[in-house]
Amino acid sequence: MSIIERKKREKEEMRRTILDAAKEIFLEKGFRSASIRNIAEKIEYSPGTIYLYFDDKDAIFHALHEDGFQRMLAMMQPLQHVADPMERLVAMGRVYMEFAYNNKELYDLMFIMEAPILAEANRARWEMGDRTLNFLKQVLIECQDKGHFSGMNIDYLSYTIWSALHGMCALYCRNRCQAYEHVKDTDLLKNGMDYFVSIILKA
Amino acid sequence: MSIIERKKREKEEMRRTILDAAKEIFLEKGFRSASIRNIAEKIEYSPGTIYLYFDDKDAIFHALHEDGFQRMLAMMQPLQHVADPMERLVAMGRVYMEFAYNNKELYDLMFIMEAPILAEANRARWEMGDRTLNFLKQVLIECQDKGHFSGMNIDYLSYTIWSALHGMCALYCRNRCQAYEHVKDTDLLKNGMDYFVSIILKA
DNA sequence: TTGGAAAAATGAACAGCGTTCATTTATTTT
DNA sequence: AAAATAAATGAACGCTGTTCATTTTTCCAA
Repeated sequence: MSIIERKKREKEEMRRTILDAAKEIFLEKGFRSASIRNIAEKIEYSPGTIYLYFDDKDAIFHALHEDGFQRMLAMMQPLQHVADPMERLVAMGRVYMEFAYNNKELYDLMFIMEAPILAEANRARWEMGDRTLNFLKQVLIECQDKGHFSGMNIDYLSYTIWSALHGMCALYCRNRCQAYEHVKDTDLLKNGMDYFVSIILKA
Repeated sequence: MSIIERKKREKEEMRRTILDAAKEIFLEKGFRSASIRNIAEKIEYSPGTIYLYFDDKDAIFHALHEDGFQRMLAMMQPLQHVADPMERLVAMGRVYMEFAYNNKELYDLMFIMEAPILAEANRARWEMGDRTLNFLKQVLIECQDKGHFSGMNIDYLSYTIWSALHGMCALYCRNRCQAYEHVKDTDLLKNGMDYFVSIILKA
């Protein structure tokens, strides 16, 4: 009940208010429109105030990218109950792509934009990436226990699989699927995924 | 020898001068520093002059991204002599990754940044992507003629393969390989490529 | 060769950006 | 109530892409 405690809570509330405003503008009107001034206006504070709660704009979007990972991991959670690791691996892949498709801007922020990486405390690391990747690695280890991917290095294997999915999502996010003039994005994503799964299952 | 002809040539020369300056700044100091003002200063003209030769900044970088594709295709050219299509496919993949690694910024511009896509004449298409993709599709058709990838749709198959490579390159370009704290980027790229090749060869 | 038309280049101006900081306002403590 | 601390402000700095009235240069005909 101490004042210092309330202050701390208020500080956190204000951070959350800023983040919510930033997220809303970002998701609605894109990164460009999510300027400090626009965020400040939305929460009815002056631009300078934002800097009392975040180091810079990158820090705001680093926090938002963390939210994204939390949301993504929440979608993965139910899959922990899938017994067969290969089945779980495939299910995770589909959820991953589903997330990218249904949260295009957020996926872009998490895996493509530079802002969140520039705001990493330790500039040579990527905390959220590391933690999320461990989920994939764990599943792959279980797959190996069942005789799949035998003899393969987990780092390289996970990178190969992650890249295949990210590639499809990234081409989608950055409008490179337009290279296929007469194929719908959704068809590319869906069938690309199916093809990769069937390829992986044969390996 | 007509004056109108000289004018046309001079116009083209000026465009080239602008592009060279833009490219130099872009490759040396990044997209952010490649501002219209900086480009203008480098070629000793006023900022307004640039707009007499290009519609906007995006148009400049669209032209540069075309240069990138020309360069990439030039690196692929020698591979036309590889007789076996599967062997050629793999060789092309390695050249693709080599290009991305040795021309990080340029690859980023070609396959990740928004600028060149925003400047497409027909906003729903991607000319250079389409043309380049046809090379891949051609090889895949030849592979199918030899019995590989039988029954698979060329669009979906090419997308799957392209995505796998792009995914690795994109994660590298946008510093997401930092998710692997103790693995070097080059090792990820090299081994990721090898793994994917071995997976594809088994399919 | 000169005068007028056409083309090319200019650079100030506009509206925006991230960020800083002296100043003001609000809150807490003495 | 006064002093000390904390929070918020908003003008200012130096950038950005882009536009456009004005100036300069080039061209062609008289």
